[in-house]
Amino acid sequence: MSVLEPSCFSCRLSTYCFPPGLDKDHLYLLDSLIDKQRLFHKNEYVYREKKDFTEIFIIRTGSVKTYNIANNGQIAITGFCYPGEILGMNAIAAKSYQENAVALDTVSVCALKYCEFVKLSNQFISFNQQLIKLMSEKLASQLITNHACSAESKIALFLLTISNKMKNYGTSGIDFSLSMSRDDIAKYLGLATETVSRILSKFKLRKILTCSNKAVHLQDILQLEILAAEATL
Amino acid sequence: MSVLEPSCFSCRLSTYCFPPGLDKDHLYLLDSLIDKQRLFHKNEYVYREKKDFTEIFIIRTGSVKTYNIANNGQIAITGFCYPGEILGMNAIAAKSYQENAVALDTVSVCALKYCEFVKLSNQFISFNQQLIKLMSEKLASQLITNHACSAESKIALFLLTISNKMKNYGTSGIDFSLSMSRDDIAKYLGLATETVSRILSKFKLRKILTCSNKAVHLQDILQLEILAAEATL
DNA sequence: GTGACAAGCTGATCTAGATCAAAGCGTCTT
DNA sequence: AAGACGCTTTGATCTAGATCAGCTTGTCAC
Repeated sequence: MSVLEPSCFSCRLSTYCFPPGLDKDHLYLLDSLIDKQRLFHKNEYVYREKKDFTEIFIIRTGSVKTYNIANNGQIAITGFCYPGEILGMNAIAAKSYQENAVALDTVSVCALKYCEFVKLSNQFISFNQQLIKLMSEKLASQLITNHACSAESKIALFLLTISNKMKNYGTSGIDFSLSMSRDDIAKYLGLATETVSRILSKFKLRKILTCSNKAVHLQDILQLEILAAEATL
Repeated sequence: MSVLEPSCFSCRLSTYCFPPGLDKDHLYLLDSLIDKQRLFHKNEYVYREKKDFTEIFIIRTGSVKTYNIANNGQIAITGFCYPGEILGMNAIAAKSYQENAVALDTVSVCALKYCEFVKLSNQFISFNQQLIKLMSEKLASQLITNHACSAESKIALFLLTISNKMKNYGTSGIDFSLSMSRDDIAKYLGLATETVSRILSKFKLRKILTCSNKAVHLQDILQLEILAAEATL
């Protein structure tokens, strides 16, 4: 088994994803079903809105942004996904993907054919139970609202969220790369690109972080948390 | 069987909820499990944040608001739920409720003990399949982001969304009652209470709607849709 | 390495919507 | 029926962040 084809058993993401809900035998069945060879380069689409839903994707490395295009052509970024996160669960009911998912850097994913998954889950209850758990987690994580708070708080919370996502899969969460553009961040938080840039500069001045374009280093996480508290949820 | 204890078979909400995914025998099992007698008066809590998750609730009549309280005491309203909508699915993974749910008027709900539901779903695959479908729908409906758009667009979209929810269970969607306060709307949309009030007044002037406090009558839905398009998603 | 285009930064100005303030209504209590 | 409290509305003012504009830096193709 090559480096590019690890098993679910040795996967460093096995505390997220499906393994926690499955015993060894069942995990073996799932493992044999998953295509772990799928690679996307920057700007390639993992899937597109309205296309037939066929697969659920679990991000292994890299990051993905999801977005929708409004009638008037405006782009609304709906999320950024990191290793361990699952894409496509909101497509099950409609049987079509509900958003566009684009690689922000080199991304490797596990692809799980949903119809095959259903076949397995017809035999073994634990597959559906684990999917339900994962969907519930996702629902809980999306409680964030159009909460009124300052742009500073939004960006502080955004940075902490990314930091935590990085921590989840082994890095320190102090140094990381912002794989999305300032414009993406703006379109995600409902701000102007200039505001994002300005506030990052302000944070640099205040010694809250250092950043040179993509590379970020958090210096004063406590201060970020204080700022983010205003935005809480 | 009394008016207060209708069966899932005769329920006017049976096109949402669980019935669409279940055949007659299974629906009969589910029906026997559901407590349809649960009534809440205005300002009573259906459940509270962090309390043990025991039941999923399906709203039969009335409306419910869900909210969280931030560390700094600020209230963030996360949603308004109407008949046919399901509350508590985001609590399954954490085994505790993730938000506060309060009745906005007189509310009757169906209560489904989740541990009983799990027992049934251990025997019959279709229960979990339908739950997965319902959760997927919920995930898809929550794609809304912190999209930057005018307060007018936000409120136009909000009114249309409420209107559609009313339509779903049989009314015209033209005349309805805004059961939540202006302040609730503001805290949901991330606006000031005064702004909500002002924009509703503006809509009155422009003959888009009439409203006397709670009672709303939509006059020019097309215009609302044009305004809402800017907010799309 | 060089040119060109995209992304990012910073300054100046403008405005939508927040905030502050006060008056009008509705509804509940006694 | 009267008082009171909370919700809503409207007006005046202020400000955070959008918009506009110009410049700098980074990245990619050749």
